[in-house]
Amino acid sequence: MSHWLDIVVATPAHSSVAGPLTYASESPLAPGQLVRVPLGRREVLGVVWAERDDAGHLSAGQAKSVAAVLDGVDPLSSGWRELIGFTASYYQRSLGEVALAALPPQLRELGALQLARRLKRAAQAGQEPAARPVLPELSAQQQTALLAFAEAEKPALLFGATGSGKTEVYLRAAEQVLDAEPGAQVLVMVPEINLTPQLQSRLHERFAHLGAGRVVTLHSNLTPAQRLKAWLAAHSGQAQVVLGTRMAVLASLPGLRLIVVDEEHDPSYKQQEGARYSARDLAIYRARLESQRLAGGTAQAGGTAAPCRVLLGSATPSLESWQACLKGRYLRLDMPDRIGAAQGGVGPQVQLLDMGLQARGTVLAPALMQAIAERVARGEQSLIFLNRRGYAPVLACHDCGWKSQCAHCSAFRVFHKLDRSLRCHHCGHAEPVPRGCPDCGNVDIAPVGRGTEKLEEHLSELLADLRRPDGSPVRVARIDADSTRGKGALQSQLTQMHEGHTDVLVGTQMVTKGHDFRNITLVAAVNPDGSLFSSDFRAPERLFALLMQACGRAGRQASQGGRSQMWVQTLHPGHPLFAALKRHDYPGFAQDELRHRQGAGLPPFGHAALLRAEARTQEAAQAFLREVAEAAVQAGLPGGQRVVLYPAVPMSLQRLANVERAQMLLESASRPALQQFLAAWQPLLAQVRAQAAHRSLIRWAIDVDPLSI
DNA sequence: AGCACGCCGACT
DNA sequence: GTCGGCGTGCTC
Repeated sequence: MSHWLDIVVATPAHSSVAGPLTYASESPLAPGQLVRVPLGRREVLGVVWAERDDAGHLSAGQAKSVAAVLDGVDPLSSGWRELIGFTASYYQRSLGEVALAALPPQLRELGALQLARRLKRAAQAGQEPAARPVLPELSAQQQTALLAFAEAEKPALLFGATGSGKTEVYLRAAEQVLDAEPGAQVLVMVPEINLTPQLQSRLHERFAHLGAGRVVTLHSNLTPAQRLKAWLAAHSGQAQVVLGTRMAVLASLPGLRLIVVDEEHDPSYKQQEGARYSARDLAIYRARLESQRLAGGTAQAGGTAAPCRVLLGSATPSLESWQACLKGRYLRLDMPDRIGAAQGGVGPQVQLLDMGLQARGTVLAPALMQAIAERVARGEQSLIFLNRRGYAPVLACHDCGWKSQCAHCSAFRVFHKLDRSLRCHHCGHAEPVPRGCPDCGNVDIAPVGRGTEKLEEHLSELLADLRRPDGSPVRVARIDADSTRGKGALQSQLTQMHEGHTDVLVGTQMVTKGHDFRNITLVAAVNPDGSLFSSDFRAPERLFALLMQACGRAGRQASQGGRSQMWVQTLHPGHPLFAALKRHDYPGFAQDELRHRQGAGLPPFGHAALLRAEARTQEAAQAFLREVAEAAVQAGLPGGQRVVLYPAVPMSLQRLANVERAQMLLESASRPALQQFLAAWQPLLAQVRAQAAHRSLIRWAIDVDPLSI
């Protein structure tokens, strides 16, 4: 007798096969079971989603049979399937796309037999018991935070200054959860794995006593085999501590009891392609889901399992989290003091430099140069931050006005002096610098503006005559995506810095993240003004976080706290953002910003989605957007009265790699209304797409809760 | 998304 | 005479 099954396979959101497909099987299969099924001419990985009574709309012959069952892997839990279902529907993607993207890619390639072999090998890993490590003593504020966290039930936001010891709080919270229940699992999320080798080793040390293989990392830089291994360890429950990037929030974790989201404000938690989910938001949702399921399950069993908790951490929380704390939906845990600092010890002193008062064309104000020189003479280090790599952002001809426009993008190609190339940072297109102006032949083409390469060169020249305390010459170094291309290059440059070989470090925002430099007493932001009046409503929030983070790099060693300085060069010294920075006052900044957001109906007070379209011409992209907006009005979609559709406009980077991009903003005060509208809109979008008039459209996509609009 | 089929230019 | 460009269409 045949059984009918709904099976989810990797089909894209808008194809005609977006939902689960119906297959036949000789034996009954549990929902969540991994299978291999025929699809077209190939055989693909699928997940059994549900059993069904009949073949539905298919005639008996149309349904194919399941080809193989991967029975070495336990079925994925209903909780995991529910999480995937929510993610797919909330972010307007197909179930298959989300489900299969959440599984390790190698699972898709491996047959049942190969997998069985792999599993056998993994099971042989031994368990070496280790002694529990000696724990560091907790500060008073760490103890208070931990107690409050243990007693609460809602999500918690650990609002802790740089150096206040947030990591130790994460570790203790994890430990409590793991001690309370044998099979418990903890997920620790970080924005980027390559920036956190310290956290990785701390987790391994701290939880070595659990036995080998209990701590795993899960991120997209792993080799396929490593990723499969880590995923299986998490899925089987063997791994009890999973450290991962945003993708880890969708991993199968049957014993999940705690999710830590470190640097929860970081924009890299939002996936920027495919299913554009926010791992931070999903962490909140997942914990609630797991808690509900646990509560339901124990009601029958009569036990008292702890629910699944979330601990967000940041020195500059997202405004969403801050607002949730103000409203009492999250619990705020404050840790204002740096470890070892005097009570109420403040961060570095912030110096604002009014660039309007400097000579025209000044790169670094004399007062700042003076301060850097003093640091060098004392043997202390400085960190100079400029968010623009390359030598100069544009190359221009002063005779005819030619500029180094990229041939494929609406952007300028950046001049890189080291290899004398013009490179587009968007499409990657690179060419050697022309000998003369391509338009008029003038050989006098010159760089305009400055990037990290030029800043490094400039600083080396200005400081050339200076000597360090030991009489040796000054060393200026640079860290950005270009200088750290090779494997291990970043690590070796950081080591140079740590060991004191570098006096002045120039870098992009890469250098502001996570690295624990001990001897830096000066941090300077050379030109952060770009974000002040940006059309992107989140730009000030990002700038504030960046500058606070940069601040955190200065004077981490308590003895130097007193003379650490953060310099900011700006044309707008009176801007409230800088006033708040000067006071190290995130709450004040958040209050201003939230008031502004509320007035404008922006998140977290309103909800937004973007419909993006790509075509060979801007007109074709916009025409599609206009047509689907019109179709929505005509159809009177549910939720439509509460959703505002804005006119189609070119995206801020209008042309990328010869593709024209346009977008349409949707706003609503009601999240459910927006959701309802988007779900009903999807079929119309596919319909319009299929019309002959819109053949030239390359693709469209919906971005729910976009980072910038 | 894959992976087919299908109809037009530069190579052995 | 073939190899191969990517347009359009289907996958239970």
